[in-house]
Amino acid sequence: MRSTLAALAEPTRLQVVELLRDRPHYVGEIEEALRMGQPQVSKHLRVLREAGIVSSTVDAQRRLYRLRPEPFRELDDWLEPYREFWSERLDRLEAHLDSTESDLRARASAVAEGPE
Amino acid sequence: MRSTLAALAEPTRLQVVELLRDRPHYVGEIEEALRMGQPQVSKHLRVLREAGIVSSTVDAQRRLYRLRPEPFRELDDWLEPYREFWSERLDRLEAHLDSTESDLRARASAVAEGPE
DNA sequence: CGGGTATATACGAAAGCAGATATATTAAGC
DNA sequence: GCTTAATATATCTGCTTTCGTATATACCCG
Repeated sequence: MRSTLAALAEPTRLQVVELLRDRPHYVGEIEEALRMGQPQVSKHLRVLREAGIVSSTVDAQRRLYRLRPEPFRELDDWLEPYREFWSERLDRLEAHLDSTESDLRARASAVAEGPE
Repeated sequence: MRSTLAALAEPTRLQVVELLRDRPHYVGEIEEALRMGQPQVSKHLRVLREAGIVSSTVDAQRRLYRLRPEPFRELDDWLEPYREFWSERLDRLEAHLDSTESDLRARASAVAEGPE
């Protein structure tokens, strides 16, 4: 789970994954699509491979990379306990909770007296 | 999306999130539960807050942190296109797929390089 | 106001990670 | 065997992130 998230957290690797979502790709195709150096592509593919997110098959000198479904299923399973949580909360309070810095608002309701 | 994944990729922060899944926690409670220094906890909470994963409310000197549902919904939505993919693949076997695509001549010398 | 508590921020050091260049591996075709 | 093509690995450099320690802020109570 950790390695899955860590692998996907990198923007370039996320792009690779989204490329592979459509169909398997050779390294050279990825290199061209993302316009980046070949060693970098190989390196990112290695991280993805070690995280179990992709697998490769050899075709002569080329390697065809494709997504493996398991990590995505794991992510989906991991999300399960949170699903209940968000569906329950989205009905009420939606607009209220949106600000990241809710401290000011919270102070008012916590102290219940308001002005400073 | 990226910031959500990046925030969750850190093992400590993932633990914090799983703590908060059960119920909101004060900083001190998290500190004690994870047995780590207070400044570190605050710092991780800041990353989570800036990623929109948690929000806090003030209660006297204490701050109560709770999960925000939105990022989890986004993750769930992001997974959507992959769901079809994995359910389609889990029916048949992975080895089966290789023979299906035998026109690639990959099968002859194919060596699956899965995760390690 | 002063002291204690809870949390946040600043800052320096160490570690981890992405990018670039150079080199190694493996297979193909002549 | 030699050359070229496709991909992988090694190494260095710089950047980002994390940990630790010290300090600042905000709040409560007497």
